[in-house]
Amino acid sequence: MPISSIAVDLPRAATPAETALTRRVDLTTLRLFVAVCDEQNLTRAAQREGIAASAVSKRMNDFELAFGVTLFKRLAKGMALTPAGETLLHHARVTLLNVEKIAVELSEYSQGVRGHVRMLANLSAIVQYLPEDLSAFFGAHELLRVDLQERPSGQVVRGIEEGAAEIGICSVEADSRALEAFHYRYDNLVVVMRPDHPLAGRERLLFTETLDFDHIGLHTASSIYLRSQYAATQAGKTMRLRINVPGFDAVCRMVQANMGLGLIPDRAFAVVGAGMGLRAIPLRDDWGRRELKIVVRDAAHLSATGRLMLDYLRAVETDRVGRVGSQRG
Amino acid sequence: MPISSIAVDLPRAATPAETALTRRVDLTTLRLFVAVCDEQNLTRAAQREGIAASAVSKRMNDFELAFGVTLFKRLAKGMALTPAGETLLHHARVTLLNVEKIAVELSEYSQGVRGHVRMLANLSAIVQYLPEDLSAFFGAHELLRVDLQERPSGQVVRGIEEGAAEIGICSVEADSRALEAFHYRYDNLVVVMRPDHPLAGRERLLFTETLDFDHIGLHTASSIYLRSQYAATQAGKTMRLRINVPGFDAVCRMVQANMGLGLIPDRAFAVVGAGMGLRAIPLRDDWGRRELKIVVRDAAHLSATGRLMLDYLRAVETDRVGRVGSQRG
DNA sequence: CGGAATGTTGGAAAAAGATTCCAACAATCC
DNA sequence: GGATTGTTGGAATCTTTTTCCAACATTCCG
Repeated sequence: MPISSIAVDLPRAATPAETALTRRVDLTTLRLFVAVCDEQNLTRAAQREGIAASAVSKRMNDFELAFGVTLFKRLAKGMALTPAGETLLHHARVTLLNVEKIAVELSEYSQGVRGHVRMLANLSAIVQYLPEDLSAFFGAHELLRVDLQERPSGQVVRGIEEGAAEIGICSVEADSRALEAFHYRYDNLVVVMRPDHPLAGRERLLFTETLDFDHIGLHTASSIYLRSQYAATQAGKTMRLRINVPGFDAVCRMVQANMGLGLIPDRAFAVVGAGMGLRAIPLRDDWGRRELKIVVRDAAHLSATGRLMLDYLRAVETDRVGRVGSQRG
Repeated sequence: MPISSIAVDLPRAATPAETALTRRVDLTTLRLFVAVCDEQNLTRAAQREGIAASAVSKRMNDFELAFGVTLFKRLAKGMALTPAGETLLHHARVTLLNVEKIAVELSEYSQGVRGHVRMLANLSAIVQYLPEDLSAFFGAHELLRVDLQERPSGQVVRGIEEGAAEIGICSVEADSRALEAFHYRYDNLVVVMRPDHPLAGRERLLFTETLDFDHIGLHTASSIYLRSQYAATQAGKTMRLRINVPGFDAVCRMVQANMGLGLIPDRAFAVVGAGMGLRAIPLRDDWGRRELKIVVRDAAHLSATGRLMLDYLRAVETDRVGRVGSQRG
C-alpha cells in the first residue's frame, strides 16, 4: 500500500475558515487554559493567574464556542479534559514555551547581546571540536550567542533544510542535497584499548585486524557504529559486540573495565580518555579518516551573525592545524 | 573542556522579569511583525492585514519599548531587520505555525473527529508495517486521527521522552532508557519450502540465493512482498513469481503443493505452517531480521486515543498471524 | 434530609486596550 | 524644490476584557 494513502494528518495549509479561527486564539487564553488543566480546577487556576474566576470561565466558554468543541468535561469535582482538550493542551504548552523563548532571547538583546545564531551539529563535532572553536569564537565576540543542538548527521541536514537552524555540522557522508556545504574538520578514528591488550604494541591497525576481539559499540544510530558494522560485513565477518553505550566517555570507561576495544575519534580520545591510562591506535582504513562538513541553506543570505560564524568555522582548522581548508560541495 | 562550560544558550527557566515580559507578547503583534518583515514595509503590511498603518506602527514601537530592543533599522526605503529582529522573526514564525495547527486540529474536532494521537516511527516501521496497521486501525476507528512523523530510532526515543509524541516505534536496538517498551513486530522472515527443495539443507539463506527459484508471492500490497521486490531490484534481479496469494496459510499450502518458495514471518510459520511437514529457513539479510518495539513514556497515563492505539499495535501482530493473516497477509 | 461548602456561570458596570483618522514629519525621487 | 513614499504621534472612538456580585449545581457530611 502506498504511504500516501494512509489516512494520516499530513501537514496541510489552513483553509480560509481555519485562518479566520487562527485569530481567535490568543496567548492569554492559552495560558489560562494550561493553568486550568494543571489545577483541574477553574477557581484555583484563576487564583494562580491573579484574575477573577468568572473571567477565566468566560474565556474558556468563548473559546469552546468559537471553535465548536468541548475542551472539558465539567465534572462535579473540577474539570477533566476531553480528547480535543488534550490536543489543545499539547499545542498550547509548546506555543507558550516558544513565547517564553522569545522573551528570554529578546531580553538578552536588551542586555547588550548583539546577535544569535542557531546551530545543529552531530555528536562528533560537539564533543571534539565545537567546545574549543565556540569558546574561541566567544572570546572574539563576547556579545554573540549560539543556540546549539545535537542531532545525528541526517537530522542536521533536515533541520537546516527546514530552517530550524542556520548552520549545521555533520558527517561528509550525509547527503546534503541542495544545501551549500563547506569543509569543517577531518576526524581520525582510533582504536582504544588497555595497554595489556594483544594489539597494544601496534603503530597502526586495519579494522579487520580488530575483528577477532571483543568490541564496545557506540549507540546504534551513530555513524561510527554503522560504518564499522558495514566494514565488518564487507570483510565477511561480524563484530563481536559486548555492549552498546551512548557516549565517547562511556566507551573509554568500558575499555578501562576490560570489556573490549573501542572505536572513537582521536580528538574525542584526547578530551575524554586523557589520564585513563589507555592506548589509542590510529585506524589505517580510509573510512577511518572521516570528515565533518558545514552545511547552510544559502550562504549569501545568512544573518550577519551566521555569516560571522560560518567564516570563523571555515577558517579555524587552517588557522589551528595549518591544513588547506574549504571547498564547496 | 567539559561541554557544559561552553558559553552556549542552554535551555534555562525564565527569570521573573522574563515571565512578566512573556505577557507582553501577543499573537496579533507577532502576526503583524511577520507581515512587516515579509513586506519590508509597514504600510503594505498594514494593508495586507486590513488595519491602519499607524496601529501597526504603534504595536511595533510598543513592543520594542517593552523589551528594550530595536527590531528594525528604519531606512528611508522601508524597514530592515536588526539581529534582534531576525531572532524574533524566527520564533514568531514557528509560534504562528503552531497556532495554525491548533486551529486546524480543533476544527477537525468540530467536524466530528474524536481523538488524536501523535506518533514517531523509524523508516522501517513506516514503510513496512504502519501502512497496513494504521489503515486497519482507521477502519475500526474512523473518527480518530494520527499525526505521524519519521525519525531515526534514537530520535524517536528522544521525542517520546520530551513529550513531542505519545507513541514511538523504533528498532529494539535503540536504548529506550526510562521509557516503557513493548514488542511491536518481529521482522524475522523465513523462507518456507518442501524438504525436497534444493535449498532445504541450508541453515540460513541470503535472499538473493533464493532468486533462482520460483516464489509464491503474498498479496501485492503486503509489506513483505514490497520489501522483497525491493531487495530483488537492489540485487539487479527479479522475483520469479508463480502466484500471489492472500495469506500466510495460503502461502504454506502453495509451498506444500510444490509451487515454489514462500517468504513469511517466522511467527506466522509457527502458527500456520505447523504440522505441514515444511522447512523454514531464516533469512540472513538484515532486513529479514529486525525487531521493532513500541515506546511510551507511561502507558498508564496515555490519552484515551493513545491507549487505544497502543493496545491495537500490541495486539496486531498476533491477530494478523492467527486470524487476520489469513485474509490480508 | 438539609445546610454548608465548593466550584462554575451569567450579567451589568467599569476599566483597559486597541483602532481609526488625520496631521506632522523625514527622506528620497526626478 | 515640490511631489512622493513611508513612518510616527495624538485625541477620540470603539472594542474587548475584567471585575464584582449573584445565581446555580453538586457534593459532603452531620
